[in-house]
Amino acid sequence: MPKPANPRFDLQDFLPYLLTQAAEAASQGFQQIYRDRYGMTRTQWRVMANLGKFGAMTARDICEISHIEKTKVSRAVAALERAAMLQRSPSEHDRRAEILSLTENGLAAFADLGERAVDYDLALRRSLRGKDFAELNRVLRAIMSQRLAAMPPEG
Amino acid sequence: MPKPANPRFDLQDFLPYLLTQAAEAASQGFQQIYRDRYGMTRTQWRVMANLGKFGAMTARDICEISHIEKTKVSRAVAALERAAMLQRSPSEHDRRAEILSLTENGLAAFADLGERAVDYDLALRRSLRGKDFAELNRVLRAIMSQRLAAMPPEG
DNA sequence: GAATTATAGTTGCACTCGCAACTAAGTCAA
DNA sequence: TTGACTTAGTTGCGAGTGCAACTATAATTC
Repeated sequence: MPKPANPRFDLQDFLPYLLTQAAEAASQGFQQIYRDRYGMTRTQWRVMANLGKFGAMTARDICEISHIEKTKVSRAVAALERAAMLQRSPSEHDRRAEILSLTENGLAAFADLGERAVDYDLALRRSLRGKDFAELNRVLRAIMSQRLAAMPPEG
Repeated sequence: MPKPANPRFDLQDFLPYLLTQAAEAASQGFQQIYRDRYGMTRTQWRVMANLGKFGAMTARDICEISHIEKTKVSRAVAALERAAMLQRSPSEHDRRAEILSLTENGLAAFADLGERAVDYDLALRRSLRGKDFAELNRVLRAIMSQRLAAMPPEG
């Protein structure tokens, strides 16, 4: 069988691949926590985290802050509501919109998961002792902020 | 509505979140390329990349190298075969296994996408000029190599 | 060498996702 | 104040995924 087809390309150095793998590895352990303890998906966790951190707001606000698709937010909100962790109240200014907020249940879950997230993040970073995290964070943020719409070779 | 629930936790500094967002942003543009040009999914692209880079091997080998679930590999292989980009031949030593390899079609697609991947990666890194990529790669690889099975707070 | 156990790979099912289409409500302009 | 357009949020549908169960072959053990 033919061996090397494209000597220039190496998946192991391909930044999207590296990032995706690193993200999966880093997320896996925490995912187990919110899944096992509360039966939540990642989207639900992220919606909860935003509501917990920033307080009540509309689904649209969550979309803007978190860059999650509105359909994902819609379903996550419905699921959190079914689980009695989130409540809706009508907006006074716009009858299309609903103000979302965490219930006591939801706040308790967020307090719990927030603590665990802090611990988890600390353990993760500690396990990578000696790395330059300030630089890492800067680079990751720079990458996140890109909207790489089929970026041309010339960047 | 209540505002701050957990002052210690900030999603914006949570490493799994940063990595996931960065990975999505970095992958999006290239995903469009293999999707629009060949109708491929990410898993199919990754299977192809491994076969293209390392030559013929079994599905099991691909699983080990790439850490993709065997069912994902199985379906990606089936899809690539349907698209005439991959062929199977029986293993001589083990009648359960099949040796997978790219067809001429598949090799051509890999050559094309490999070139584009190199360009894309270059453009992506160039757009982040001034960052320490050696350090970034080291950190990402360190994170990837972790198997963080619900890691305890003490790391 | 028959029974057990492990392995390569596939399939069924339930679930999440992305996209397009939809409903309902708000906005704007003549 | 009617009509065109925009926006908040939901739903249907096709597709990818994870997990468990399955088939077929290999390896092991008594």
